[in-house]
Order: sequence, then structure tokens, then C-alpha cells
Amino acid sequence: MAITIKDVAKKANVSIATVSRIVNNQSGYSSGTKEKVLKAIKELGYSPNALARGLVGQPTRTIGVLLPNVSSLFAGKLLEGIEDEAKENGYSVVVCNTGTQGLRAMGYLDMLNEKRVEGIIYGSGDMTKDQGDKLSALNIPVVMVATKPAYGHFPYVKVNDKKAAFDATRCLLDHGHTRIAFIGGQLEDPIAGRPRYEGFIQAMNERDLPIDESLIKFGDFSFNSGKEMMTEFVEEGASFTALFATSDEMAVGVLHAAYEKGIRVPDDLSVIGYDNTLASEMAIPPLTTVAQPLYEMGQKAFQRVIKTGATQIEMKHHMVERETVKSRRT
Amino acid sequence: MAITIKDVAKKANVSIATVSRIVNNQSGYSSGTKEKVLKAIKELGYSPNALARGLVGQPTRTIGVLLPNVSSLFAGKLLEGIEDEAKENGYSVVVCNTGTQGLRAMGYLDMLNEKRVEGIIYGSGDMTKDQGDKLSALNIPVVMVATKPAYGHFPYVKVNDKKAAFDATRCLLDHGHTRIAFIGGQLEDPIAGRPRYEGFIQAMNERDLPIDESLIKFGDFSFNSGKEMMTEFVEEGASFTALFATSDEMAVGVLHAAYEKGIRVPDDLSVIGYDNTLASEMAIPPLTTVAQPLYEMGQKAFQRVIKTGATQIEMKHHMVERETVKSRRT
DNA sequence: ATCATTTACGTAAACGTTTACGTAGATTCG
DNA sequence: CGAATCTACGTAAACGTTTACGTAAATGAT
Repeated sequence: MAITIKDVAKKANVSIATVSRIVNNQSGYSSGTKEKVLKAIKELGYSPNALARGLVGQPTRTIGVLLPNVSSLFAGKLLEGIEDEAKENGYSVVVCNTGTQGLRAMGYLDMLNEKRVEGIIYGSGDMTKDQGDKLSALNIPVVMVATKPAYGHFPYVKVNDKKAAFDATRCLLDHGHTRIAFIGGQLEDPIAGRPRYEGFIQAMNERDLPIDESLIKFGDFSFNSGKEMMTEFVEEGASFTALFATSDEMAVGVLHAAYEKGIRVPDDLSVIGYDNTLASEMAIPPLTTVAQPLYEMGQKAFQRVIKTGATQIEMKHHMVERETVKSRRT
Repeated sequence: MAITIKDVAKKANVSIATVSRIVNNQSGYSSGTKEKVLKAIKELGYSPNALARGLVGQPTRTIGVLLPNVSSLFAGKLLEGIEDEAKENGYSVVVCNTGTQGLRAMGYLDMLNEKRVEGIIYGSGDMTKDQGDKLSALNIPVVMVATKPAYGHFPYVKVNDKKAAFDATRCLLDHGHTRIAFIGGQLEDPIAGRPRYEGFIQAMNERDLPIDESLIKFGDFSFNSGKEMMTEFVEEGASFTALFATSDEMAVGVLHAAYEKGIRVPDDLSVIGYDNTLASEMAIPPLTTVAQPLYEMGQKAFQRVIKTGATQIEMKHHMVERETVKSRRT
């Protein structure tokens, strides 16, 4: 049924060792033999069995990638960078959708281990201690992307979230805003939650501006979350002329609620997002945001998972000024 | 170094066949033996080798998925449906980013064949004859999603694009619009291009409305493309009160250009998109669109690739009315 | 008590590939 | 010309797992 190396060897009248040498571009055969074998391969439609190769110790050239939501713009861009780089290096990518809470991660780790993947890229947000322990026990390279280990000592690729949030907040401050609302993620989240909040606080403190707790809310980074938070601000009668939302989707949600409430952006309210996904470009008005180089981060994560190297790869964020920020009217 | 079934057998004082039976939940062992073996497995941290299983004829439980752009909202949602359903069935998904023109597909097919994937889901837009031939030669199940075969006879999962476009156009007609602009994909594209155009034409013909060629343009489904096309319409002084763009991203691009030109949506211009991706929800105003059930299509494609069944799975599209359509002013 | 059936094992072979090592022939060098 | 080296092979074993088949012991039926 299946064509194997034995069939090729038989058809070309050589040994299976010779076929293997030819297929793998090793030395030790004549050009005449090579022609015979390649001809037989083509006629039979032989395709080497990667499973057998893996069994005799060859690399599987497969990595696993754990992402919280493959259909999000954020994760999609990471995945694109990972996959493009993997392809360039002859690797394939098993994608695992862990769900927003990462609850499905453990099952995936078992499966990836059985398939003997060469490494795992973990971009799944919150890591539990169980997950960290299990990742360590696998004894294969693990790299975290856009996050860093809550447990264990895995290398990671990320921006400086505190500094990025600091710069975003300072952008609003430089435009003269002093009453700035903030929508963050959960403070328990050590990457997207707390450091972005701290960056915001630090920028406000540097200008000796008081922190008004009624201008602080925490969401889940989704479009709907941003819409809800902004709606709550408005219903609570909160007074602010600018808002920093720590994801583009939340920021676009804010734009939505503002649109519905007749709040003009940027005339009445300046808004800054975080990530620079396609959502920021597609927003009306086009969203000013602090950019994480998601695609490049994905590439770097792949490079790191197949080679040893730095434990901390910090990528540069940068401000992308579009049309949602205006100086405060005096 | 690596813990194998032999190590477990030795530690538990049983044969490897017994360990295999226990690991695979077959019969033929006492409860005492089972305890001993499970204890040994746990202590040794044994994880079965899926490569070896595949070699002795067990299913690999792996499929390949070819998508044109994994970071697009469209493809992301398909992938999410595929991956969720695969996970539910104990399968893993190798994701392949073929690029917008599908130029990288052939290399992926070789790789997937070597890895002995059990099936391939092809959502990669245009298929060349070479690709179709190669897919056929693989002799494994292939299912196309959101597209259908240009070559070969592969089962597919899609909506009726002509009818969906017909309904979208009719929605505008029912709101009294008679001058309707159209932005489609390339007519050479047998799914996203020609049938959507035909649906538009059919709806116009049913109302005995003339087709004004100056109101027809073709883009590449991207946000930028929609923006450009709308900008061209405006610069050309085209006169229309409604527009149907055959992807959400192009429709949002249209909203952008309208925003920049001071054209009010939906007061001055009604707009309808196609897909119902997150982009339509995030648009300002929220975009009315004809929805493809992308997630469910992904699920169905997965189900179909691991089981035999219908050759044509037609999913229902439906209109999602948001806020970009208004009756024409008389 | 005897025979038939069932249960709980273990052995050996298969799966497709890679490669260390051995052999024969050809070529080169002293 | 003989010895050393190189080239072009082929053989056999390894890799980790599954399972068909055989055997011994236990159980159930007559």
C-alpha cells in the first residue's frame, strides 16, 4: 500500500542505505546510481516518513504554540510571525487555542510531549504553577512571548510594558491633559495588567498629578469590555478629557461608547490604545496607540526556541500617532 | 535518557505488552498489575511516543490547515472553529500560512505528507491546477472551506456566495436605493469574486435597474483596498447612495474614506459588508453585513475531514443589520 | 473429576528510517 | 608492483510502540 524506502531500493536495484543517502543529500554514491534512484522515487511517488525519522533520532522539526485566542488580532499577528519564521527554517507549527483563561493548556502539553515537539512557544497569558511545573518537566525549550513566566525560568520576548504605558500616558500629558481615565487588565496579570497600570501611575506621579480612583477601571482587553467600561464612566458622571485603554480592542470599544453618547473624539475626548493591531488602523477616527511589534516578536520567539540565547529579549515599543489625540482645550 | 515503555515494564516487572495494554485501556490485566504499572509510569514520567505509534499504524491524529493569512479576522475565525473542534476530538492542527496568493502551498503539502497528517483543510483562496493535482495525489481526505475546488473533486464547506450577495444587494434595494456602488474581488476568483458579483447583478436585474459600470470596482478584500476604491469613486464624481463591499475589511475602508471626505454614513451613504468579522462590530457606525458563520464552517470542515460524508456542505448566511444602512431620502 | 472457557500474562515480529561498520573495487602514492 | 587510501556500495541493528498468537493458570459447567 504505502510506498516505502524499500520499494524505491528494489525498483532502483540498490540498498535502502543508498536510497537514504541520496534522499538526505549525503555522500557515497555515483551519479548513475543517483539518477536511477531519483527516477524510481518520482515514478513511485515516494515520500519519506517523518515519523520513522523521528523514531531513529532525527529532529521532528515541529514546535507547539499556545495562544489564548487564535482569532484575536493580537494573537493572530504573533502567530503569523512565528509561522513565517518557522516555515523559513523548515519547521511546522502546531497551534493550540488555550482559551482566554488558559484552562486547556495542560491537555495540550501532554499531547505536544507525546508528539515530541522540539519546543513550545507560550503566549497564553496567565500561567498557573501547575503549568509552569509541567513545562519545566518536559525538558524541551520553552519561550514565552508577549508575556513572562509567573513560574519557572523560561526565556521571554516582550516589550517593557511599564515603559510603554508610561509613554502612552505621557503622550496624553504632553497634550495638556490632566484628567486622564485608565482602563487596564486585571492587576493579578503580571504583564498586561500590573505593569501597564504602574506605568500609568508613574507618568501621573511625575507630573505630580493626583490619582483619581474614579477614573480607573479594569477590563478583559476585549472590545465589549472597553465599551462597558466607557459606558460606566459616562453613567457615573466621571470627568476626564483623555483616556488610556491598555489594548486596542478596549480602546475601540471606548470609541464606540463615545460615539453612542455623542462624545466627539478627539475634540471632547482623546483616546490612546495599546498594541497597534489592525483594529487601531481601522478605527474611526484612526486610533493613536502604543505599538508592540507583534510580528517581529513572533519571529524572535521562534528563533529563540530553536536556538539557545538570551533569556530576556526586550523588543522596542513605539508610539503610533493617528487621530484620536488632541491637545486639551484651555 | 528518554523513558520508554521498556523502562516502565522493567520497573513494574511486567512485559511491554502489558504496559501497552494498560496505557491504551485495553483488557487483559489484573487490577494489581494495573496499579503497579501506573505507579511506575508516574514515577518515571513516561510519555508515550506518538511517532512510534504512528509507525506501527496508529492514527497520527494530526491535520494540516492551509490558510491565506492567519492574522486576518476571516482566517482567524475559521482557524478557531477548526482548532476547537479538533481539540474536542483529540486531534492537533498544523497551521500553514500560504500567503495571500497561496504561493507557498506546495512546500507545505510535501511537509504535511511526510508528517503523515490524516487530512488537510484548504482555505487558501485560489487553487492552481498543480496544487489540485498534488492534493489529489496525496490520497488523504481534503476539505475546502469558504472556497471550493477549482481543480479536483474535493468536498467543501461554504455559503452560497451568489445568494448572500444577492440578499445584501436586495437589502439596499429594499431601503429604496437604486444607485448602488459595488466593490468586489477579482472576477477570476470563482468564489469570492465572480459569484458575489453575479449575485449583485442578479438583484439589480430583478428590479430592472441598469448596471452603471462606473459604480463597479474590484479590490483585494483588504481595508486599504476598500479605502482606495471609495476614494476613487469620490474623485471620479460617481453618484450613488449605497455601496456593497464584498468583505468587511473593504467596507470598513469605505467607511474610512467616507469619514475623511465628510460623507455621513448612513445619512448620505448606506454601506453593507460581507463576512461579519469582528471588524463589522467594531466599525463606527457598526456595520451592517451579510454573515458567513466562519467558526461553524471551521467546525464543519474539521468534522468532514476526519469522516466521510457530504461532498457539498452549504452553510447558511444571514443578514446582520447594524447601523450603516438607512432608507434613501426622497 | 474432567473438560471447556476465560483471564492474565509474555514473546516475537512488524512498522520505515538512519547509520556504523565491513567489504570490494578503484585510484593514488612511494 | 605493493601498500595505502578513497569511493561506492550493502548488512544489520537500532529506534519505541502495537498486537497476533501461544501458554499457563483460574474459573465455570457438566
